[in-house]
Amino acid sequence: MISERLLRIQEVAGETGLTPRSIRYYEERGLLRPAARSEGAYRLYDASDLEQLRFIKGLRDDAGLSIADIGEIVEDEESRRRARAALEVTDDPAERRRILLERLASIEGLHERLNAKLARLQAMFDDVEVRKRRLHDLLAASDQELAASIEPGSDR
Amino acid sequence: MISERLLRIQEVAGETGLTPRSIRYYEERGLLRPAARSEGAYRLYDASDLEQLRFIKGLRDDAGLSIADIGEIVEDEESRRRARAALEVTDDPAERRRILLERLASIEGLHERLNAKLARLQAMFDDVEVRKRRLHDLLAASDQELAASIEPGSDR
DNA sequence: CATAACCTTCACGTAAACGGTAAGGTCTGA
DNA sequence: TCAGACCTTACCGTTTACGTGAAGGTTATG
Repeated sequence: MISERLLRIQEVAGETGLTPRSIRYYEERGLLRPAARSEGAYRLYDASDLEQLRFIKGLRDDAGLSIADIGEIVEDEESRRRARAALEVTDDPAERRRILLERLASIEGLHERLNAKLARLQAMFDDVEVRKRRLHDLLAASDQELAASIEPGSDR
Repeated sequence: MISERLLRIQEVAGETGLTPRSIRYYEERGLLRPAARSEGAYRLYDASDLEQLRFIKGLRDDAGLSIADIGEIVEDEESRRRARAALEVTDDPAERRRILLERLASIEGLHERLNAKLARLQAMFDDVEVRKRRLHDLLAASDQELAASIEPGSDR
């Protein structure tokens, strides 16, 4: 398996829909580090970096979180990754259980956070949907009325 | 029916969880106008203003929209309100239908917009949920292992 | 009617999240 | 080997969404 091709920042920008400037900014804020640097210090990104950047973009655009908030989430992700690595090297069932519990608590935090946002957005959405349905009904009634006015006496 | 009590800006802030500054800022950006002004030019808000501000806050915090975007949505809301008033005064079925279709198209725009956001957020949420479930399963397996190590020979 | 607790309109300040540009180094294909 | 496209750091600029006074007017209460 030949090592995968690493991308330069502009290619990554194209792939993710971010700008090079944003990507550098996220690095500056500790949200990710490029997988490598070239001889001449060019940033080089691998597939997991792309995934990470898409995750960041999702939290930014879809969940509407601040870069600082995303930073915390990313830190949690990293600590879970470390915990996962720690799992690999221990056979002590009690220790494994402790690590798993910690990872679970951490991911449940993220889960609840997104859930709260989702619930509120869903409530707004439902609200709009109700109004949309009401309009639909009004329109249907209006159409009946219109039909009656065109074909008078044919109602029933 | 005695006219309802109007609130001053600080009371409104308390009710909505916004700051007076934000409320004035939203007014400056055309997102709402207070129902009235007192003799001495104090801003006075009624119940529908409160509702409006809560709607704005929802779009800001839950949907994560910019004030400019919210401004557009609010304009649409207002044009729908005008359309609704126009409905009241016409009996021409064709005209009623035209107005209703316009309102429907407008609200469908908002509906789809929120729907897109909701879908993407939902996708992120589902992703996290899957990871959470996997951890749960791992934990359950770990617990079995732990039980087996404490009570050896009692497995089955 | 005084006074504390509001409010008003400027107007300047600020944090976040980048945009843009300068000065210079790096890569790659002909 | 060299031109053009790309990259680096550094730094200043900008927009958004307010925060924070200042200077002065308004309202409710004793």
